[in-house]
Amino acid sequence: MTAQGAQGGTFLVPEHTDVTEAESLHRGGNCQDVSEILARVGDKWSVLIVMMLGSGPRRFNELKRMVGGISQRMLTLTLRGLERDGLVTRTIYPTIPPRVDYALTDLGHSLSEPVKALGAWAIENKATIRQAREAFDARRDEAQDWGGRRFG
Amino acid sequence: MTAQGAQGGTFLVPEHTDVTEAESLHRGGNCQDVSEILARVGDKWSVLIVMMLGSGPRRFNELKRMVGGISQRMLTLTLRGLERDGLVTRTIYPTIPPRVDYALTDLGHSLSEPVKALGAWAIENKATIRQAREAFDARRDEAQDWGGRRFG
DNA sequence: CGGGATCCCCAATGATACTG
DNA sequence: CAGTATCATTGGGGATCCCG
Repeated sequence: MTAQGAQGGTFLVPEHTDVTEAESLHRGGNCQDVSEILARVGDKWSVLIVMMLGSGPRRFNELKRMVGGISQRMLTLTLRGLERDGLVTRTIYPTIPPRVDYALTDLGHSLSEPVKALGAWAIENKATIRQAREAFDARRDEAQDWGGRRFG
Repeated sequence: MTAQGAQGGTFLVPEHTDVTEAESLHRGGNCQDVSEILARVGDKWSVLIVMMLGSGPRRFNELKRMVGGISQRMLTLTLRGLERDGLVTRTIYPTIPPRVDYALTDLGHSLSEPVKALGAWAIENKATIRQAREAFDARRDEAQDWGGRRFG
């Protein structure tokens, strides 16, 4: 599909149903299936925590401090979710005071690879994105000026 | 995390506070900064749309059909957000009926790489995760049984 | 220290209708 | 077709208290 002119009307969409998943990923087919998993992965907190745990096991409050800005509730819920998905293990040391260590499973580590790549991208392009946003917003404000000024 | 058994009392946690950001990324330091960017990336719809656009420019309703399940409102908002961040371009063809093409910018393409890696991981481990979830839930239900049964 | 239970609120998202 | 505007919903997520 290269030579698509401006054919305004309806166009045919091939029944993109039974493609193999492996292929559909790279071609942009029915990615709805992935969204379910990506929802977990894409979750703001999950990603951060997986990144944190990439460097080794951490304790609850240790994670809380590292993430910064997460409530204990969300930390608990997120860790539970990750545990449920088999991405982290929860090890309880029945000491006093109690101690709980969270660590990535093998699956978790395998996830941390693409996640770290994403994190690296984020850091690498942080400035660029910020600039793009400011430029976009500036353009928008400008546009509002026109609308606001009754061409006086 | 090999030795240290259950050493009951208080124990020392090294003051892991003043790491540099560059180092913190790979080691799991204070990644809060990244979360802002990751929030956009991690957004369910954004990720899917970036994946869709990875295979070339798409029209509005084309994307809507491909994503499947997204409301036109969310599609508009998501695309605006991506445009604002300099990840996609919006090209209007003043034809009748109107036509708008969305395409990844260079920045968008650079993002699509790690995103595709993540998608690949998601597909690859979809089954494993589903199993882990079922196992976890089964364990939880089991536990609830104990609570329910008054040790008959 | 780790975390369950509760209350509460607002931002994210969907549904619907209208416009160019 | 591509979007904007409005309304209704809901559940994500913070604050707080309490327990083992």
